Amino acid sequence: MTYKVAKVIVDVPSRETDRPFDYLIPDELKGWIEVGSRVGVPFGRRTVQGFVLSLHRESDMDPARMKPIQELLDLMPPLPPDLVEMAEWMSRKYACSMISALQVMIPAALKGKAERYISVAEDEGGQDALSEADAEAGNADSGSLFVVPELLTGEEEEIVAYVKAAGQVTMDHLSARFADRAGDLKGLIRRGILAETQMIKDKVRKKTVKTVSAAVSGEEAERALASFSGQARRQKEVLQFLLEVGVPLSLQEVLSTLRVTAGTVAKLAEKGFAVIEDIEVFRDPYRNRNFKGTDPLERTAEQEVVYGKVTETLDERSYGVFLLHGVTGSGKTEVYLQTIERCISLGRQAIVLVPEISLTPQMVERFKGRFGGKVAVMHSRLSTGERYDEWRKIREGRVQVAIGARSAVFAPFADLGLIVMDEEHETSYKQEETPKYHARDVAVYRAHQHNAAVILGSATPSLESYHAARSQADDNFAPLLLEMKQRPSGSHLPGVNIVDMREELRDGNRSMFSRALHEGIAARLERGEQTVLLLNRRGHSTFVMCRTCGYVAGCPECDISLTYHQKSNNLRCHYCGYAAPAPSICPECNSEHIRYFGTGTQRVEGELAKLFPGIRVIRMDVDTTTEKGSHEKLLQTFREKKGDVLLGTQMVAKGLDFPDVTLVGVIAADTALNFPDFRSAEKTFQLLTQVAGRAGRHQLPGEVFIQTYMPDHYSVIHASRHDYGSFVREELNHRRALHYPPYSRLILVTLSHEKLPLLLRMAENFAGDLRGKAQRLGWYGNLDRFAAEALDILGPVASPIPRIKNRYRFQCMVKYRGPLDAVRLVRETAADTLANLRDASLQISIDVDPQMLM
DNA sequence: CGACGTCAGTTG
DNA sequence: AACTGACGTCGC
Repeated sequence: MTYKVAKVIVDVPSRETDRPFDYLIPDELKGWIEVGSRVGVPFGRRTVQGFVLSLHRESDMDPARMKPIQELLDLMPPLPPDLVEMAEWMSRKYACSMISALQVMIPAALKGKAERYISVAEDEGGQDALSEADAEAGNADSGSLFVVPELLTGEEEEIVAYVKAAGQVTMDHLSARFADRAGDLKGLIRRGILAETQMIKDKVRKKTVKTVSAAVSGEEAERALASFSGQARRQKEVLQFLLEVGVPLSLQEVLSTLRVTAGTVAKLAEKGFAVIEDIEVFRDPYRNRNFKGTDPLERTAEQEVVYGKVTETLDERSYGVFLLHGVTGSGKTEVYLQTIERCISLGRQAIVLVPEISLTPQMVERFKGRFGGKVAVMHSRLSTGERYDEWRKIREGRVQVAIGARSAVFAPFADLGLIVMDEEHETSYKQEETPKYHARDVAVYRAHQHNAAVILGSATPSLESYHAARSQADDNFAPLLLEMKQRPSGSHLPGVNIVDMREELRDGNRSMFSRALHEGIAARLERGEQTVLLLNRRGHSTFVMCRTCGYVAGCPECDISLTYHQKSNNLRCHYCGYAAPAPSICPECNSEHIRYFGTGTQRVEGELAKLFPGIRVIRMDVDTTTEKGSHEKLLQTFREKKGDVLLGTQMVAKGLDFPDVTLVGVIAADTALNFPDFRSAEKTFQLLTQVAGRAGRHQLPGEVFIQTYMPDHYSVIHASRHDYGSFVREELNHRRALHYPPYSRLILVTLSHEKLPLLLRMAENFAGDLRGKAQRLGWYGNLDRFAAEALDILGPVASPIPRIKNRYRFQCMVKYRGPLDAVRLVRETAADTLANLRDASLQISIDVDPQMLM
């Protein structure tokens, strides 16, 4: 049981250091260091943060060459062993480093960096050295350990005196204070006169609050009270109050209720009648809110079936994945709530994943209302400290339910029973930065580890999940398909009308509103009902164009047009952050006819104002929702019926539920269809289905108009009929014919470099290598043949955004099917390419199962 | 001959 | 990533 060696993954992001390093466990830390511990270790001549992968009795390595772990950073390891194990799986599956996989699992607050501290070295050694002949040599190398204080220059002495007075100072402070004498400072450290120690410092500290409580009780308390004579009346009052309350109170509270000063309480503490302590508190982002409790609703027949299947798995403690296909309004959330309730009652914990955009206060309220203080909420808008505290509630077992976006899938529960993933088709579940994981895959893996259940819920399941459920081909991911087709409210799905905008144009209507939609809005205004207008803006940007010469303002570092921001009246690149003031005349031809093709929503808003004077429009887009809480505020305003029309992009389509909305209009349904992405039909179908579900969810019947230039497109037609089944059948046929997922898997490899010709050659080399290796393995071949195993490599071709931050980009697409370890092949080939080229400026990014082909 | 810049190699 | 040590170039 006595481990001497720990294998540690160090926080150094490089290919060379992406492996465990062995460290000795010092005696005083034995028993404290565990798998998943966060430690500070000496690495080279620095101290870095690291995570313990495993513990061992001995190492293959010479013990003399091993360094000891320097410090343990948390009493409880931030990562339980199952997550450490999963990090290894993630690094294999997504071709990422171990450290990036580990780091994504814990809050940012725990990404510590070494701080350098300087103090005056103990001088006993120096005194001894006086007698040694070496000191005389005085050359910087051999005399580096011991130097006679008298040999210091005046400038050096000043620095030493400064440090001595301070005791210990950070290197940052010191080098700022003596900025002009960096050389002297460095010399003093090198010669050992000033000593350096490094310690890992966290970004955020645990928050504490001063509390007071009585230190005496019973008879002792009586005596204490009696001891107060005429004086110190205030102290007596405080003590009386503390005794009455009986529990520790925050100092602030005592001061304000009794109107006494801190000095009074301090005196009381001095006498030993009270204690003042720092007590750790959790920052609670929802502290000022009261959540009304809710009770479970009675289950409908359909809900009963789903509930039964899931709870059976929970009761048996077995692994199971369920794909819950339920139409909008079928009560999926209620099923989540009730299955979670069962999970908790079995003493286990649950994770609820929702897309970032639908993690609205209403959503949180539903869970807090049912489970109260048992819920931790992980929201991207929380501060680093708040997020850290919510995370600690989970890690310390103070809550049983975690609700949050993508990264909440890593919630470190001890006995996980259920993971719910709402809107499972959402692309935001795929992280676009390294590690490029998909929360669905991670959820399924974790459920497997814990013998837990997974519910993937959606009105429009992803083709990947649906196909997996239908074919039952994969042992690990073959969800059981469960369906809910009824709305418990008894309301019907709204009638959907497709409006052919080409016909409108032929009939002389050049407005962006069809006659039908125009009439619809007018009728709603008259009846006091509400309208939601969706502008499909995918691929549509707010660019600036000169109408005289056609000039489009583009980013000088990225090959992409700049977006116009009305608020600051400037142009910004949303890839690199470049910003420039918006021009009033065209920089190319000096024409004044340079126009901002506003967000689209702005134009629609303008047109609405023209057509319906006095109409109250609430616009939701990037311009109006950047501020914290503004999203919520706008929705609240609409809910209170202070607006007639809610106009916006994708964000108006998600999970909103307004009783008086009886009309939904989609301004341009087909902009996404022209997107160069094999998923564009699927995305369009999902969006249209979702937004159509917004209308008439309550007593009032709803109506939907979809305006399009492609009225015959199958995604538009099937969405208008609320017919998921037919859409999927047709779409799957396309996917099969073109060998796209779910009939093959993809790996997108993007190479980038500042120099285009070099990049081109390297990309060709890389693709050639990859083909060669695949051929030798017997994998390479045409996917059109019926082989169970096949792999194809497309490219290299310029990426859809050919330059970002002054780096050119080329990409290769690997398409494969069958149980090939294609990720490993790609990863190794990329490593070879980088090792052979020795060109540090080449970057190769690997995206396994990409969602965005950019 | 020393100061500075570049590059490859190492981190337990 | 950060740092070291080796080598190469440049300027006096």
